[in-house]
Amino acid sequence: MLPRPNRPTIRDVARSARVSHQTVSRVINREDYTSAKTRARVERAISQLGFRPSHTARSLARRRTNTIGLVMGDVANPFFSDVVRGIEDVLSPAGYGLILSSSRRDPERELRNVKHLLERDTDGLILAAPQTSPDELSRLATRSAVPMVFLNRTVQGRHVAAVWVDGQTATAEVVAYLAKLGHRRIGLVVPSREEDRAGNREAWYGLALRQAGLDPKPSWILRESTSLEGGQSAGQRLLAMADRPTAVACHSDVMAIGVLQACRELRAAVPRDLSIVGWDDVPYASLLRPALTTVRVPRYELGQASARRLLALMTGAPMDGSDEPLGLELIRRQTCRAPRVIR
Amino acid sequence: MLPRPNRPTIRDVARSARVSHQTVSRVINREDYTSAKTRARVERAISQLGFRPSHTARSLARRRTNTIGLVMGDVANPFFSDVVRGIEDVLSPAGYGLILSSSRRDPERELRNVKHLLERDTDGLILAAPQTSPDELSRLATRSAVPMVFLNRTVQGRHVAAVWVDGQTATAEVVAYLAKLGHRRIGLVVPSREEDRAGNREAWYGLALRQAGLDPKPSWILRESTSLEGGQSAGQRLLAMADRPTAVACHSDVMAIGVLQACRELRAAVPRDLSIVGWDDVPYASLLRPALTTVRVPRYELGQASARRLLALMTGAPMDGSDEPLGLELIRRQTCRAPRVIR
DNA sequence: GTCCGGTATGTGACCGGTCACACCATAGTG
DNA sequence: CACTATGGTGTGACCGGTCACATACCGGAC
Repeated sequence: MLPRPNRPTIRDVARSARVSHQTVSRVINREDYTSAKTRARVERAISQLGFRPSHTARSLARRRTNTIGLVMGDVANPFFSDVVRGIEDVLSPAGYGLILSSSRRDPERELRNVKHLLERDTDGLILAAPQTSPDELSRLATRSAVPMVFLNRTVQGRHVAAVWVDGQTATAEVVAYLAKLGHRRIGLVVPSREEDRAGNREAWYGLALRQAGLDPKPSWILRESTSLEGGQSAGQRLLAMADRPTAVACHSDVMAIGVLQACRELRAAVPRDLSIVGWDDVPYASLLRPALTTVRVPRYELGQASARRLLALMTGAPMDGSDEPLGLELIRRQTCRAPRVIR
Repeated sequence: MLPRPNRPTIRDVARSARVSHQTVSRVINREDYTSAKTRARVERAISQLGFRPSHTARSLARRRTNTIGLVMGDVANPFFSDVVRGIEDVLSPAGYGLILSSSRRDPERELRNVKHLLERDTDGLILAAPQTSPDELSRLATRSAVPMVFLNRTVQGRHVAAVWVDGQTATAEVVAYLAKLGHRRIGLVVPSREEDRAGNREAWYGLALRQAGLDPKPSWILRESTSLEGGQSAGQRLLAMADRPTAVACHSDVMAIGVLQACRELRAAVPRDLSIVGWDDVPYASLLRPALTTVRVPRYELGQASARRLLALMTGAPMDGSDEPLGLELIRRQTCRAPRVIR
């Protein structure tokens, strides 16, 4: 490693200003009880030597690093990158640095990253969409006693809070919207069982259908991988059905776009022959033609909320998981309309 | 701030294993000269107490933090988020943490962030697409003696290197491609002068046209803001021209998509009536219909390269700015074809 | 004049590791 | 048998700040 010239320390400044190192410390921390004259002398010495306090030494002495760790799936994924932006926008003005780590949605890597961040003495942790089992995380959190906030995952524990999103209400809204347009046969495109442990969406969908006075039909639930190709394949299967749905709600925008592609290939017009609803509102959903009707997930706001929650936790706020979930919004664009054949 | 229970220290382990703290240090750093017996005893004590060395204390003593700082425009921008991913994929296996900071492309904020990261004793810095003047940055770099790598910006200095992309060659390739398809009237959509200080693209375009035996025509250079709306407005102006170009090269995919929208509105068929080339290859360029022909910028690879360059710099590698630029690739999709009216 | 209280500053330990070096076995060498 | 090389371990200082406390000075009250 390259040897680096030593920066001036607090004692160098003290010598130059002819005061004790403690006085310098007082000046840089803007405490009271320093005479204007001394302070001026110290400040002159500081700028003369180009002194900057060492964050590392300060962290060791104060026993806090002013650093927050973030564990997430993958920065390049629009979901996470918007979350990161929200987190940073809250943390940075509060004087906190953000250390990143990607788990690639691999539970093992995730756990390693968490442990690594704990070693780094981060003052708090945000786990976005964690894959590790809640129990394991909860144990880790309580043992290390480092405040943690979970995104879209509820966990029990003294130093733990969660920030999440109200998927159930939004699903009901989507179904109600389609029903109001006149749809009676509404399908669902969801991830295969391996990719989605929870499977909440499916339960919400059934509930929503019944609320709208409709019956869920098992064959209208299409399970595919959560990719463009998965959506495409779901679309193909759907269009080949004899009594096919006139509308589909999709697990994600990417899958919805896959369905859209399948329609294009098989010459089915959207929304005339099939109405499609996505989920996420990815940045380009509005750029597509037809522009995608979808549910907007407040990614940026989720990031902000989790950062704020963490800051609160760190100052000793109560950590019951009783926070209100953030709302989702149905964005009506061009992929939905009344079904062609009524009845 | 919440008081946190003290973690066991190296001396606690030493006491429990009945050795000196130095021996514990030797064990955790896997140095030689420790008998198997002692090592086993120490390791037992470590796992028994759940000891993890404090990164902060280690940083202070070793005078290196194993942390790299990154200053960039905005995580949520696909360009930067892909870069971050590349950086992280190199840094993380090498044992380095990454601290993020967004400048929002504001030179002042950028400079503040750089200074803040320097205070944090980062072992190196990566500045992605910096806005601050090269001189200022160069001065900062040499004064702090912290290795730095610049993305897409060349800077002089002892501890400085740069990683960039060969825009000129790619521009030539784009123009040559269009010319080969039969286009003689090729336009350019670029940012307004305020938004683009350098204006390289325009110079390259002129050069490329002459190389292809064509004459640049000033009225075919359309300056607009770098947004969807800017592109749209450029498209409208272009389609209204009497002797309009049969093809346009755009400064970015977003602007190209704006042009595409304008064509849709004004019922000009793409690529029949107008060929369009973008720049970036944003993730959804291939999802549009027609899919966008564009120049792929190796964002992920840029991130990787800058991280590798930085690691090399930190171990004392030479820092001349003589690295090869990364290549750009023309991705042929659906927005280009031969012009309808030859001649 | 003494005592008191508040302001202003200094002293030394401490945070939790690493570093340089001293020390002590034991084995090999002349 | 003394002398040295080498493996294995311990000692205390140090990294650059902060913390707890001691101290010095000053003016006002008794």
